[in-house]
Amino acid sequence: METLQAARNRLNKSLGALRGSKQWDEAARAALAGAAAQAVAAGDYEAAERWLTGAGGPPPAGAPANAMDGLMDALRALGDRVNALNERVRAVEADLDEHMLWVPNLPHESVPVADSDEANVPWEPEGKPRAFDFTPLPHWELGPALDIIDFERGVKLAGSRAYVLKGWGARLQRALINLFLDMARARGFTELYVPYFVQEAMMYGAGQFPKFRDNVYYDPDADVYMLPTAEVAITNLHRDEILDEVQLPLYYVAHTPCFRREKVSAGRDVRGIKRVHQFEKVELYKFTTPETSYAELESLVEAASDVCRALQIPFRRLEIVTGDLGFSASKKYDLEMWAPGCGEWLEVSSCSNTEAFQARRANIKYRPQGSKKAQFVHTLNGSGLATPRVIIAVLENYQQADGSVIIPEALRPYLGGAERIARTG
RNA sequence: GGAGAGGUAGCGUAGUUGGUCUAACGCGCUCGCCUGGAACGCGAGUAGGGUUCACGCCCUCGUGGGUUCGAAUCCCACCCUCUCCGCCA
Repeated sequence: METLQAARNRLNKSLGALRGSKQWDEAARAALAGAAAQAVAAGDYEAAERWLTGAGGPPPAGAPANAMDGLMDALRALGDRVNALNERVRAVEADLDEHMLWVPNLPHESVPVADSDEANVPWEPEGKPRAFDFTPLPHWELGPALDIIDFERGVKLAGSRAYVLKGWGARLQRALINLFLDMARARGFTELYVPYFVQEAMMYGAGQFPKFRDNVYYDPDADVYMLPTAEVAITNLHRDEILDEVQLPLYYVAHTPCFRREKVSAGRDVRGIKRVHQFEKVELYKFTTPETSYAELESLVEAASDVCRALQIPFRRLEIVTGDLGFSASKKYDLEMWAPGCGEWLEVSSCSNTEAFQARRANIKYRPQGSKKAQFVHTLNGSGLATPRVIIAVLENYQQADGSVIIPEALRPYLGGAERIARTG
């Protein structure tokens, strides 16, 4: 059984062989071509093939002089049919692909079924919320009072939801980033420095596009998109590659700024630096085999939890239900730190197993040992952690009655051993 | 940004008057012979992906279009790399 396209390809090739053949003179070639043209017209491509290769017997007599042209016409008609059919296949597949890009990932069977984020399942918090003998202030009061967060000048520079960290505020953020990176490195994550902008295909590969196109910043001149998260860059690091199973799992960590337009939530979380257009995040990322990805998810959440423990800030794990999974995740846990000033749990980390969802889009495979067939890897991502909200948690949890803030012990090595942030001038 | 040279299988390269290119050769790799064991040498094999129970078929010579019965090869656009110049932290 041979496809029409295969017949076309074969006949074109055989025509080339015939025209270059020294076995026949011109009249004989014309005669063979004429016979082949008739066979093509009759739909008997195997017979046509035999004429062209000379396997069909000697050239028949009485071929018209323009038989070669006739054969070319016949092959052109055949090619037109093939192209028309291929065009229909392409159109259907393109349409299918376009629709498939809008289909979110399937939840893992262990994910609780519910339609609202209100049903997310909180685990028992770790660390006791501190008992205050005064009323703890929210960070949007603490920051300006300490002269370490400047909202007004941030807005002057860049508009709504922009902010400036100053003095201890900026240093505190830098210390947090270094702590996060060092803890990840200690767990075997390889540190990466990646571009902060990527090409459009990478956005599709990580599952940001097409659905979240409105949420990213775009430079139309350079045709590049600013990272909404390092996850986009790291996912595509091994795009179009086939890894060896012995290489897996791969652990990566990268610190990048994250740029988000946040158009959809213009009215929410307007006070302070909880939801901003630009923030710093240390991203943990894993490429694993399908067999190990759920165990790797647990250790990923543990890696992020360890950072919370190191800072000695009360936190809890939140098991995300089906209705709040988002677009790419099969299973997701959030980590939330308690913020006594604003009186809420703040999401500081989100750890997901996307299974093969991103790998399929970015074409990332691995070859199982002893197997010839490559298959998709599983990818996992998790914040470890994101700074603005951790800054909030540090300030609000460690604030003192006199308005100063004790520096968590884990951060002191990164701040010249300083123990306290106080208003200096 | 300007000028020039390039992009071919894991790597290096050949292939431009369009057709038997189903892409040659070298290295590397795999297997075998040889060896006490190795190296050397000799012989055989070896691009990837998709699809199929399988035979097979399809796609890929940077990417996308075009011309043609037929494109690694011809035409157009774009991307990237190298050398030189310009600019620059």
